[in-house]
Amino acid sequence: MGKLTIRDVARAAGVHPATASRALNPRLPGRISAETTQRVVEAAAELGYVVDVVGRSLRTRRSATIGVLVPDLLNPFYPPLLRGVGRALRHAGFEALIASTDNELDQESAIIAGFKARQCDGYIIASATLDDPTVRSLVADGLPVVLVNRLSDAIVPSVVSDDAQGIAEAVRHLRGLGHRKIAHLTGPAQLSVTETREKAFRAAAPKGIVVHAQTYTAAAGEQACTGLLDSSDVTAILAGNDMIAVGCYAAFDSRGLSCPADVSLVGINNMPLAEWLRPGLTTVAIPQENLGEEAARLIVALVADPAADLDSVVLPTRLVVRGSTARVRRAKHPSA
Amino acid sequence: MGKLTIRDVARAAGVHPATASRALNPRLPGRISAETTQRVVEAAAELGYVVDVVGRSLRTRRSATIGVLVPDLLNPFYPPLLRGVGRALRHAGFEALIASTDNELDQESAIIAGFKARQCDGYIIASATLDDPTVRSLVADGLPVVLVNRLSDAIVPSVVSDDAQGIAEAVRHLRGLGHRKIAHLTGPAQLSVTETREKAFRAAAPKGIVVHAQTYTAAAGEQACTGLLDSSDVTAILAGNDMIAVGCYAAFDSRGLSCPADVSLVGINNMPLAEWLRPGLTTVAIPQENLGEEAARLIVALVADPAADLDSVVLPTRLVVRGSTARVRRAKHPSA
DNA sequence: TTGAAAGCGCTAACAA
DNA sequence: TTGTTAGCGCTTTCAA
Repeated sequence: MGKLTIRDVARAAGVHPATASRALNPRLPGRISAETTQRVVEAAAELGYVVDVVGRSLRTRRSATIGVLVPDLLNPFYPPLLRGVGRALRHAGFEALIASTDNELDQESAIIAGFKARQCDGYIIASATLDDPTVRSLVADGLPVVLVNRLSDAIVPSVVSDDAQGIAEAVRHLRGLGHRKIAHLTGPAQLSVTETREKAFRAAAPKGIVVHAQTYTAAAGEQACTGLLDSSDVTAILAGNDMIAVGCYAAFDSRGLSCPADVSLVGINNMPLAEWLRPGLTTVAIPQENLGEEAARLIVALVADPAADLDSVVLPTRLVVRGSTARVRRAKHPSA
Repeated sequence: MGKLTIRDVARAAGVHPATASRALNPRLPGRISAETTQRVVEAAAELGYVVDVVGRSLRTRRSATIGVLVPDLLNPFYPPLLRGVGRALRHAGFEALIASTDNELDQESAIIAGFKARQCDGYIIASATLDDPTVRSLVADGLPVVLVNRLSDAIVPSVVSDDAQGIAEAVRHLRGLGHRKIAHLTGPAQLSVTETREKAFRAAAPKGIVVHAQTYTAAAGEQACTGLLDSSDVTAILAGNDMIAVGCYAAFDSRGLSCPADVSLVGINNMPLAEWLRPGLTTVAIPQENLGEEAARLIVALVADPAADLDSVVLPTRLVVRGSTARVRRAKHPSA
């Protein structure tokens, strides 16, 4: 069973291949009569013809494929985002090439090279650093790019969450519980989310401590939290994201501290399962799937019209209060 | 800045495009002299040439792209598997088109149509049902397919975990804690994993109850668990996977039951964060990332030689004991 | 070892 | 409205 081509369809419908192509693709130039169109469509359906995107792609320089890059597939924040991206893209006739840098910055350019070789029509990048040469080079090449969650210095349409608002709410929540010694245990400095969150935290808690973990992972969070507990006597921690918060739980455990009795903890993301952590994590919720959907919407619009002047999107956040935050404990009896 | 083609490289190196192509692609027929090769390679590097996979693909009928289909991106079991797949594929020069059916069976054929149009060289399917027309049609078309985690009636190379062994261990563990009334709260019947796990459970606990949830999700697990608690007095539950176990936690909560004091719970998967659930989940660990790596290895081998007779892979499991299992509680005082 | 020519499947531009 | 022609970028014959 040789592969079906447009020629087979054309022959079956008794028309020229170009006519068949136009009939199957109403947006192409050249109106085709209703009867011819119907004959072609029926022949295609009967034969089970599926267009060869490779052939089309070579001709049109369009692949109906979007390259999607996330920094860490193991961070539960990203799967819902990818779900939103995938659904919205497929709805618009696109498929997604998906890859993760696994938090290794130097992976980015290699992955993007693989994407470029496959003629992606556009790129959704969730792994951007503030100073990101790969993003810059995509933009310099005139390729459609949308950033999501993490911004870069390149000026492209983007979709982010209004972290400042949620963080202000989180700090108010902690202060309302009597906490005065609050730390922000956030991620690496070269990311826009880190900057935004740190700035929002400093505005809300001018006297707060800020500590940076190496990456937005539980392991790095645990390490940084252990250091923080060694060097200060905070009663509450705002983690840079929920995975860092998980690392804080681990650090509390090995220190013999109880959350929330000894330390209150707030995360950011409201990732899946945050509700089922031990204890349930109070966290600034970000609409992960919506971020992905909006990013897909923007890249589709940008691919359709690369010159379009698209507004970036900022989605709202909200504080979700669970068991990891509680009223501050009274001053301890001096232990020495 | 027009796109760089093999012609540009050839011109820069002073050779014919075909020669340049051969020089850059040592596996093509026709040896090229070392000096010519070097000249071409240098010219390509200097210009920053990246092969156009679309053009190549049209000629060779190879896209260096693998279609990967999972049933539920929101199940934390799959991201590590995808990570294994993505890494191993990229290592072999392939990229992955990734999509999720979101547990909607009828999505499968539509997604695969999108993959086929893009001329995937092969398919890794993690969403197969026992009787899966989409998988059958891929196989009938002679396309390379590897199944992972879930098997189908189609006979193709596959990668699965040795669930029977882990489940036997889990049931031994529960019996060792004094549990005699044990239920298996598993997923939908049309999946091979459900069948395998149920069979293993029945072998290990002939008197056990078996209940099916509609899907392998927390919501379905909660619903089924509530029904189970209504109709029986089990002291321990082996959940069909960790997400169903999460649903059990929720059902326990709304019943006012405490885990493990009132009911012990064992999951299957050891998904990320299982350790941090409330309480930490005792579970049959499956090497998720290895599953993905092996699947990638098989599909690459199969693409290279579609006639290859590859052995399927079975990876070992092991029980990880955490806080969700405990010695069975003594008989209660009769409450009425 | 290298060059010349042809064609993968499709659709844009032009012609009828 | 439909047909004709050409060519996207690459690699594979075949010929030198």
